[in-house]
Amino acid sequence: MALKTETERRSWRQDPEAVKRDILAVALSEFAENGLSGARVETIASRTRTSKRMIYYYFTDKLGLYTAALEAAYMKVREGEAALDLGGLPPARALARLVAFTFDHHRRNPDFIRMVMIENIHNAENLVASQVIRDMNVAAIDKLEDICKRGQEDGTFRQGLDPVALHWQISAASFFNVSNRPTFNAIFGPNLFTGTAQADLRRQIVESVLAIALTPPALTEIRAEIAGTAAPGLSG
Amino acid sequence: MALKTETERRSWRQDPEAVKRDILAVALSEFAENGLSGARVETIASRTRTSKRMIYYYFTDKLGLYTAALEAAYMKVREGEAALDLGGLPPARALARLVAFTFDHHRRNPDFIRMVMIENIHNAENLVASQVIRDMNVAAIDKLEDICKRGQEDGTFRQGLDPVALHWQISAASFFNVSNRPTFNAIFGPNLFTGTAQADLRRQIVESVLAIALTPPALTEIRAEIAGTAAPGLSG
DNA sequence: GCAAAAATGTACTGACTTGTTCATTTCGGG
DNA sequence: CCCGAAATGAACAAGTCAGTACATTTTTGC
Repeated sequence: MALKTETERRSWRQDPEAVKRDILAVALSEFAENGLSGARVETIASRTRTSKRMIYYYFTDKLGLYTAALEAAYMKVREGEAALDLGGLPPARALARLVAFTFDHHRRNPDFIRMVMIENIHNAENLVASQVIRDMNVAAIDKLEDICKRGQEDGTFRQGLDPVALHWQISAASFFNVSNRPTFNAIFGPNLFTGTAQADLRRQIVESVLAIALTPPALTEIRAEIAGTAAPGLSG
Repeated sequence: MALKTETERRSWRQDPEAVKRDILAVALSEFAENGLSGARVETIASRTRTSKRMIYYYFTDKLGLYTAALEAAYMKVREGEAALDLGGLPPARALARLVAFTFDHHRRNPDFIRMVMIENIHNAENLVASQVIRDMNVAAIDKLEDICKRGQEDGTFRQGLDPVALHWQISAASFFNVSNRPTFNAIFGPNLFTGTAQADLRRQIVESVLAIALTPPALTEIRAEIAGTAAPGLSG
């Protein structure tokens, strides 16, 4: 029975997997809120259904727990991203949708953003160790690469586009919008983060990215397409 | 003698001001590197020319020291920004220059960026308290507001521009370029951060911001202007 | 020069925090 | 139903770290 280990491990004990998941979920939220050195193992433990003992039993270290939480954060967003289907869309449409989606997705996952912020403060030392995370992000680029290739083939995208640079642009705006909200808010007030202003911002970002990727004629075309379903000539 | 306090305070003791400055400089670099909870007061003390005792004497708290360091970071970048003169430039030129400058300036001041990152992790709690910092940033907006106004008056800028939103765009790219370099680097390699790729990135950001702010005709005009000193027709 | 205030050095403390030890329970397989 | 391994609970050990007490020196105003 090749599936023995698989099946029996599931009904193994009184659900150690659930215990691990419980710990991880709490750890993620706690690390995201307080940072690596700011988080307290005892606090995490107290918020789980188990004890501190179990944290060390399953994750050996505070750092081990942190790394696991970081991976968990990446996995969670990846699941969300999987829901996005760009298959049938023409390249320009697909790109527009990807940008808008990323913007919204980041907004919906502040814990993930904060984990990445924290990881950057630590010079990505723990991220380097995780192959899981690296694979994940390469997948994101593959998606973009596919769009670029299709766009260049049908002539709507400029030549010489760098998918990574494009990803950088998309990420910068979407990430910053969440990561720097507190300071921006404190200094300039919350106006930029209300529903309507956020919608404007998103539109602007989509526009900017399209302007970078598309050839001028393709750009004017999709602008018209997005503005309404009407063709450009019909509205004037 | 009205200047008595001023003059004599300078030669007051064996230079307590210098001690404060020494502590602050070390604290800034240490907090920027390790974060608020990650930094150790003893480590900071050991890197100064004085003792831990003095830190508490002058700054009362670890948090007091952190806040002072945060303000110091803002002041330092503000000095750098003061060097930028946009007075005589026409609006489009001024905006282009402001964007390019911000990009470079952030790149040159990673400690400042890291302090802002850290402050965001802490939900800007300590920034709210500091009037100094808020005034500083309002000044930055004033600069942009002036450019916008001039641009709208001479017809090169679109109507209804929000200087704060523009500032957001400029900041997002320039900030992200420094703040998220570690993770980006770890995942996609260092290609985007070499001299030439960074120059490309900067050009792209300038372009994007101009595309947001300028009217289409003004945009094509300044593009030609930037591409070379030659007029558009001459190169073809 | 002298008294008062400011500045500084040394050594210490109390609280907090990570991680461990040891004993106990739960569970699967035979 | 019993044995060994996995899983867990409770108290504890060792080290770390922010902050302080106390003594001493330096400077200033007079």
